Amino acid sequence: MTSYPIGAAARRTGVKVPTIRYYEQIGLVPMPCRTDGNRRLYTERDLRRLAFIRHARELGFAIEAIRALLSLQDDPSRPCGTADAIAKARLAEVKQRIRSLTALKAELELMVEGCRHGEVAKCRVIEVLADHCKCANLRH
Amino acid sequence: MTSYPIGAAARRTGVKVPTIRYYEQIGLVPMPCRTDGNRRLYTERDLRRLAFIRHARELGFAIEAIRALLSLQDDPSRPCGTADAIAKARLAEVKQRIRSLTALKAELELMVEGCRHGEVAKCRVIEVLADHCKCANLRH
DNA sequence: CTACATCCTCTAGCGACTAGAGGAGCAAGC
DNA sequence: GCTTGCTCCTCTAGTCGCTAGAGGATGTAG
Repeated sequence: MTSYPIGAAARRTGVKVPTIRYYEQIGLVPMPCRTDGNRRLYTERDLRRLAFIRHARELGFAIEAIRALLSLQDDPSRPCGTADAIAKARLAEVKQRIRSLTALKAELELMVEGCRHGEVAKCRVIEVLADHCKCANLRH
Repeated sequence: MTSYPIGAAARRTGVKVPTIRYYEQIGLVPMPCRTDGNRRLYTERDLRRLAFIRHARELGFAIEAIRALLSLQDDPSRPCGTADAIAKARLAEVKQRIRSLTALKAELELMVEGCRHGEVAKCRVIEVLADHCKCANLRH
């Protein structure tokens, strides 16, 4: 069976070497077997697990959520309601984040557009920061 | 001149007490004068500075960016190009973040919609996480 | 004079890595 | 066999922006 040292595993999964070691340390990936010279050797299965983690991290799932998703994956006969709930929770977070960033974007655009590139004393950017009431959107 | 102990300053600016002390520690706000009993006393000017910081943090500016903005504010005769550049950089970050979160949202929606609420073995959520190629958007 | 709130300093923790020190293992060329 | 240079090992400490808690001092109201 083919096996990979940590550098090759990193290249193949896109997870950096120190990050793989970190995941092992926190128990997110199992401790792989080692060579006589004490080097880690990863199997294809290990690589799939790392790729799964990487993909989930890219989608912004927290490590603890990923831990739950991985334990579900390890037991495929269980109902997938939990996985669904985790994904839905993440989706709700993302939607909320987009909303607040969009409001923020509007505020920043007003600041930047209002700037007449003169002195700081008349700078709209500084002015708005100093006085919340000058915000278009007073909710924050 | 009116002055405020740290709790009152916190209530008036919306910056929490430990956060104010933290800002002092990192030199973002000056060390205020103290009472005989060694308690901090903030002036109106201090409160304005704290409110400025709070507002900037709400808009997502990094502490170092705020440090730069504050030093500009302290010297109002300087040209405001730097302030403008900082705000523009932040705006670009926010726009980029919105773009990537929007792509992410689409991906999550596909995952969640595709889930038929059966077993984990057939769960679209787990499946997509395990296999990047099943993503609609392959850029990430 | 006693509660109780507020304040003080100091240290440690969060999440998810990242950087760097100091050393060992390993493969290829000479 | 020997050197070069890459990869790997462990360990500690740092990143950002706070937040929590210990353990004690001060201030105020009844």
